[in-house]
Amino acid sequence: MVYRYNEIVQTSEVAPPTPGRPRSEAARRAVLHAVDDMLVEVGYAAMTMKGIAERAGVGRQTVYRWWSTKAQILLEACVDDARSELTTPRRGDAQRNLLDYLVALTEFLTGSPAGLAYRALLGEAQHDPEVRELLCTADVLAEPTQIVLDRVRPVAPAMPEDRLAATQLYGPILAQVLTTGSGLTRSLLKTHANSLLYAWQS
Amino acid sequence: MVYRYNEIVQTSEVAPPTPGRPRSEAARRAVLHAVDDMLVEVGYAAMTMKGIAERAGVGRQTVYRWWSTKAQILLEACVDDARSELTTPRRGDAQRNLLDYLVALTEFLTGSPAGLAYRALLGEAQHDPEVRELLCTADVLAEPTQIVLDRVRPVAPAMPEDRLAATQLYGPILAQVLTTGSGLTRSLLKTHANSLLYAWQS
DNA sequence: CTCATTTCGAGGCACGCTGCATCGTATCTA
DNA sequence: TAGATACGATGCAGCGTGCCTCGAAATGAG
Repeated sequence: MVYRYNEIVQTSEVAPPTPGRPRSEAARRAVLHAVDDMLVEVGYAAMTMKGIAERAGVGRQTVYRWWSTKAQILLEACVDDARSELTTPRRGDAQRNLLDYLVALTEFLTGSPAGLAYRALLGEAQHDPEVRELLCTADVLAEPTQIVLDRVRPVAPAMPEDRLAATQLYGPILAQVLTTGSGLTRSLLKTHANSLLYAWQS
Repeated sequence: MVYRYNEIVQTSEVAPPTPGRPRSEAARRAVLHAVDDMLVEVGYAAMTMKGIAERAGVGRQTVYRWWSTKAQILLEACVDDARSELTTPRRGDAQRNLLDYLVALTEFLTGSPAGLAYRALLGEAQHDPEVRELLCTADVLAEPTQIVLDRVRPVAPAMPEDRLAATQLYGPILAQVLTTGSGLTRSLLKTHANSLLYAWQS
């Protein structure tokens, strides 16, 4: 296959799914680790494919071989952490489960590197449809939210369908962080959980 | 004042607040109009200061004279439209006011050029603290939301403080659009309005 | 163990955008 | 009419992108 400038090139050659990766794992981990660090240190906007490669001690082409976008790297770097940070143990009654989740979500979005990565990706998704699709296929928030909703549903007969219930639960927290940069206080989170539960129980 | 490359330069010289603008208005309008069009046509990511200037038939330095960032231009280009599109007339009871607002907000975020601009700005705010601050100082959503909340509060004694109530109201809608790109159906918006009103009435 | 295959790090390069400098011109004010 | 100012256009260094090329190193089949 011949590459030329200003020509739309299918990325079928770049970033092959799993062709055979003899000693890739070391470089792969180095890149993911570098992205994780750089996001906190310099921010998403100043994070550069070139900079990532240099920081990881890796050739630029090595980065392009497995990922074609900053967003792809970032998603892969944060998705596991995000899942574990957002999965709260079942504990206490419905209200307690909701509150635990809202607190975990707030800490994730405001304090965790993985949460910072998710916010950066969600921001980029507003500029680039491909990133949006990427984020939809591996939606970080949907799964942990669903787990909590499933716990609450038995005692919340008026809870609407999953999609609306999920946005009712995490939407206010996400909106607050995205617009102001900081989360709601624990006391307000508790009020929010109580409101929802009250509405869902009648 | 001397400019040099790779030197942090105060933007005090560029974009003076209101020094005197003899025949600026024509160029200013041309730029704002060009940004409005280009956002829809090519998207935020592909929108370029150079491209804006060319599209507006304006020198690049003229653009830098009045604004220092794509985000500044975009905000100025959409803030008036946003306010008018999100201000719903008082009509009917509390539930009707809430629903009207939620419908207007959904249409704004999914169908309006101004809404597209707001989403792009909110996305950029996740990458750049300056944009976040810019967006906070002229928060497009806060004011219209507050108007609706003030109408509803007299019949909603259990409504929490403004900040939480506002995010409870628009957070789910915003989160839905930001994550999936499309809004909730009217029927789901109605359900959401009913939920909130029920909870706020205690 | 040997050798073809593949990836590795490093560097090169064309292209486009950024942001300031500068030019000559058009417009407004005094 | 004279001075001040903003205008459009253009030039430029610097930097990131994404593909190419190179020789070295590691892999895995025979």
